[in-house]
Amino acid sequence: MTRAEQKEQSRERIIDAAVEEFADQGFRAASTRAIAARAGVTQGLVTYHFASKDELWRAAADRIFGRLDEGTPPGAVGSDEAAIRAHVAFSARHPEVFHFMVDAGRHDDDRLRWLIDTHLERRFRAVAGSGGSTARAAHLYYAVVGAASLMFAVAPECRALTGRDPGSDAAIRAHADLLVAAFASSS
Amino acid sequence: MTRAEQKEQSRERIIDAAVEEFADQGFRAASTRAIAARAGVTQGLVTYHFASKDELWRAAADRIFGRLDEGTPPGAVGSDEAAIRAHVAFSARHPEVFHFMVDAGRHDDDRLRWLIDTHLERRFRAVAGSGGSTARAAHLYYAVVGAASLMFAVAPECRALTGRDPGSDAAIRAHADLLVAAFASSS
DNA sequence: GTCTATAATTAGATAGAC
DNA sequence: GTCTATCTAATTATAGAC
Repeated sequence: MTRAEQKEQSRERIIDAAVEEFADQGFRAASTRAIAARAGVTQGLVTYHFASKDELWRAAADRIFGRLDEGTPPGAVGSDEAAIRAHVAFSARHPEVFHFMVDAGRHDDDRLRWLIDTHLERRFRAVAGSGGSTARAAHLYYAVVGAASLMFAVAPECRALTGRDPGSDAAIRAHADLLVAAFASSS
Repeated sequence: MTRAEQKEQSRERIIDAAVEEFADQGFRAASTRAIAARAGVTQGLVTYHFASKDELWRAAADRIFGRLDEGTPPGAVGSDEAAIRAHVAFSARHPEVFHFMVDAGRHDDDRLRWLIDTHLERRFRAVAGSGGSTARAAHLYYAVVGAASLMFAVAPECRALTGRDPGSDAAIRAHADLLVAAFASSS
């Protein structure tokens, strides 16, 4: 492997580790040392590749939205059955997306503004633009995303509290069935 | 005011400040100094009233569940219309509950176990015991809570992204209407 | 490019003045 | 009861060896 390839691989591993750590701990509680440990490098190398914790967070956000766009194309969050099933399946496999978004969305700061300008507005426009009022689209968007994601986002709690494993195929299917019955337009 | 009353008032103010700080920042990122500042006391007084950050967190959890039991009686999360409306209204006024629970529910640690044993199991049994399978109750519980809470939990994002203020009476009513149409049993 | 060492800040917890 | 001062540990960011 060439030196350039090694560098790129280190950078990639750091970003993947950052996604996990930011989602697990939230921005403030996440530490660059823990990210470095997850990636199998030293903390010095993290600050070599990313000048600041904020810059690393933005790289992690880009990676997260790459996964999101791949799993649930923009505009796919709505009352369409296939879209709902896709979103439930994605939420179950990628609970880190929900954690990352809730962590960013609760404080009106520079990170939220950057996230909206860079990723969120583009996705929301695709949902809101498909007919109906913006207000109704907003309510439907947060209701479907919240209903689809919470059980998987607090999977440890769900397991210990209800005895049901949200990661199982049966649970994912049952959750999708429930949401389709609740939100799918019966056209 | 007597000395004992002063002590009690300080203690109460610290707990209220802790609820806000833990909900805003999550357990790890929350600092006892920030909690002291919110309460208008010094950090030394916080550690006088509560021997550790963990003990303060449990006092904050007790306060949060007091509010929750008051606003949405155990067993009220289900497919009953009045219960759904009550839960939406409560989530809008108390987004700190959702943040506190998501923060605690994602890691299987001592805090989560304490929360389940002390508060969550009691509430979940009231939901699951009202007929139907435990599995179905679990799916419905997380779907309704997630759908009811997310918009208010990320209110800053919702405002900046959609232009809609989730705190307004109109938004709360519209959100409740959507959830009733989605989840209320049409018996 | 990657590491080690360290500076400056902040954390939770403790000790002691009043 | 409440505050100030301080200890130890952990944080981000920087500097420099190799």
